[in-house]
Amino acid sequence: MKYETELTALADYLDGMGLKHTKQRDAILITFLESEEHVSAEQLYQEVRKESPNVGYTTVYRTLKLLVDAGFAQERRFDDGLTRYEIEHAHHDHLVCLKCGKIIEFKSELIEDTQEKIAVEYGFKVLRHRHELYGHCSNCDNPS
Amino acid sequence: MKYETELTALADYLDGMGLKHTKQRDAILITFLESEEHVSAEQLYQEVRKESPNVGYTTVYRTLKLLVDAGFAQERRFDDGLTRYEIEHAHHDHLVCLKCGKIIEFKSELIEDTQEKIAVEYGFKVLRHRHELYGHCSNCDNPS
DNA sequence: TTCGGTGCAAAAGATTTGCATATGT
DNA sequence: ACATATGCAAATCTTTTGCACCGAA
Repeated sequence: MKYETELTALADYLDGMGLKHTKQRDAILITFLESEEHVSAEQLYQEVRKESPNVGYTTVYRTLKLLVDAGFAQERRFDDGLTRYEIEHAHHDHLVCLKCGKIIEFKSELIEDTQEKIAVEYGFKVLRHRHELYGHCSNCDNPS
Repeated sequence: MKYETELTALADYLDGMGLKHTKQRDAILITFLESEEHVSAEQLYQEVRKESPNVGYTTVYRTLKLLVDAGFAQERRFDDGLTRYEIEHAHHDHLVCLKCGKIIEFKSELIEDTQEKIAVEYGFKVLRHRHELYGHCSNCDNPS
């Protein structure tokens, strides 16, 4: 069965926390896993409804929070005012195209190391960070 | 007169754009210049009203956008869901304390250079970026 | 049977917009 | 005079919450 590993992990998490295992939570997790990265609650809601029209808006929001707490997903806020969720397979940052909305991931050890040094300098303990470069991607930068 | 330079610059901008020069716009600009960095529209509204109780919420929002367009201010969105405005005297990034909300500015040439190289690699033209480190500042990291 | 979960609708918080009025040019 | 700006209230948009009902353990 597809996503067996993830579904089991969710079941374990719920169990460990004394929470309940519901169809909705499974459906939302599966849809989330099948979605493109960086889904918004709205998009996810639309997707879930295709398979399970009985899932409510509220449950999507609540489950998304649960998935974040459980470590399945991370929240991201880009500059368009809504929250998006992604599975961070490995840590990375983002390049965001302001014209077409394309999101590219990048990662740099050098930057990570440097920011850690800066934090230490200020006596700061970094728990998470965000680093986004906004501009135009190669497609959008060639005006026709 | 205090802020003469800035007020003149605003007047010139308005003039050049065929826009009007109003008391409200001056009042908001002055208050903005007097505010701590990273003001939200709400905070600015409260401040302006102390001097000019006749300024409306809407005008604050609209003028803030105008100041951004004119290059007097920049918008920032941290992870608390509201938009803040600042005067970026020189480019910098931020360290944000998740406990007390303290915001420290930092700047690293090394990081700037590296991110530029990454962008080039992806054929990306960077117009702006944000780089924020979230964690605990030295005060908050020493639990009492 | 007992709690936590769900879904609706309503609330909430931030920002935007419609519109009649006021004001700069 | 004319066009833009203002300010109120209402609308919007995203996310959260109250509450009665439902369903997993």
